[in-house]
Amino acid sequence: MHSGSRVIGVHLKKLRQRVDISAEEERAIRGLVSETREAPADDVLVRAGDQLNVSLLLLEGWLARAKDLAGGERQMTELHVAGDFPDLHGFTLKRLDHDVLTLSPCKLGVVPHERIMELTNKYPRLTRVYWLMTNIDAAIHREWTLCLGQRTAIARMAHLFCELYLRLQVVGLTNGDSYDFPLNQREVSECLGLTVVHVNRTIQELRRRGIIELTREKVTILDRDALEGVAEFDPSYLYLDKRQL
Amino acid sequence: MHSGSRVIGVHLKKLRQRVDISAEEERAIRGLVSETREAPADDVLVRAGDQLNVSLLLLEGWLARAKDLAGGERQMTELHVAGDFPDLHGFTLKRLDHDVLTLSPCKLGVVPHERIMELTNKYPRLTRVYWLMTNIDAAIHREWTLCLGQRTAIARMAHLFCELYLRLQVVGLTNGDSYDFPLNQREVSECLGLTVVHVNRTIQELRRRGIIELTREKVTILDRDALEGVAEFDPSYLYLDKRQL
DNA sequence: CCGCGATTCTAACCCATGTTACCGCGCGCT
DNA sequence: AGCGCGCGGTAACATGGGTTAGAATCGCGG
Repeated sequence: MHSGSRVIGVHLKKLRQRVDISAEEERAIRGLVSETREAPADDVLVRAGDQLNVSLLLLEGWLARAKDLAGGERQMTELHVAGDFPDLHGFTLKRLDHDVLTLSPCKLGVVPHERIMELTNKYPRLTRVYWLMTNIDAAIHREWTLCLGQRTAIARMAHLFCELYLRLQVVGLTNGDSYDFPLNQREVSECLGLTVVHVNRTIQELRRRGIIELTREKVTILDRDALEGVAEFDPSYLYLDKRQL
Repeated sequence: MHSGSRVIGVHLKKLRQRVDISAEEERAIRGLVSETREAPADDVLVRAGDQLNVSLLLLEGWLARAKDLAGGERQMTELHVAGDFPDLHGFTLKRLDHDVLTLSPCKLGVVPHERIMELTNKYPRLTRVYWLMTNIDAAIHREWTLCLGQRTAIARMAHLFCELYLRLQVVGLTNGDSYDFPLNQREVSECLGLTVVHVNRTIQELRRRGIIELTREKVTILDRDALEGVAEFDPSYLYLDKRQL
């Protein structure tokens, strides 16, 4: 058995939410991971500009993609949870325009680009599946662009909690209306394009309205309708329905 | 000769900026377009949620991808110029999470999804090439996210003019330091996440500093160093270099 | 169980950008 | 020619979120 194949199930679960995967295709996917590795929290896994010849499959933990300005301002462009392939796009791009950072201790599957190359030569349908997955990441980018350009602070924050709830639910990482949430307020501010001070004010407001509970490391949604209402949340950009490829 | 093959050259030019395309591959690409059509300015070509079975190749003119909130606020998530494939991602997604709008009169190549399907079955390398192109669009989304989250109004605007200059240059649509620019100030405001009033103030400021000239329908960059400096512009996210696929 | 850095939380003040309201020009329509 | 209106441009005022500074609390290493 390939190393990491016990935990790769979460990745298959994510794929199977959107498309059917046959037994043969599953075998090909399990064969992608050459080894697994662990990384501590606050580690830079990939730096913008590095030449890449592997991509990383996130098996456990949380990652972020981040872009920095010269003055030190940082913007997260996407968060990643177990099952995600956070730098699959590096296979075609050959280098990234952003860093990939751990937000918690992580377990990772290492996928050499030669193996993705073989897969794209042998399995046109799986190539379309992985193309789809990067296109869904792009859809998430667009929704974040909409958040940053047009939503208020409280709507952006509510939207983030809605998005993460659904993405975690797909891979079985929600617990009723709660999920583990390892970001501190500074990291949240870097997702939402706000200052830490204002993130704190905004959390207080969501608490005051009885919409969420946020303890260290865990979010609980107390009033989902209110949360989705504040966010103007429409999950269709996550493409959680099945399709033919 | 397939209809539209005279003007499809601009698309090949864009691809060949990033990868080599053989004569056989060029033939396959030219065979994608089943017909060409024209559209007037301010037309909705694709509406979010529509089931899609064709994608559109932009041969002439300008398009935008736009997402709206219930209150009518609109955010553009990307601009498209000749040579772009603005809804290629619809091939795997089957519907879009955003509208596609014309910003000027346009000429379009219609590409049935069956033809892309055949292409992905026959030409694994071309599949990787088109996968690359959608990944570059995602990189542009990330840069816009950074703009909206962390850059000031003047930096966002300067950044937009820098990005468009390079993208137009690739397809031969710049003229010295100028290029045609059909957006009005409201449309610019929808790209930058600002109000029209503030877009106007910001244009005045770029003019006052002698950085750009903006007449109806045309931008001229008067001081490129200053423009790129204000924007903190780094073109690497456009992946304009050649790579092996 | 003490000390100390990291993090959360708060308060006071500030400013970049939003809001509202209006003018004037150019262009297409009749 | 005259009318209407989309668009660029401005001014006066409002505000959401930024800035600065610090107190309170957490959690971990010794």
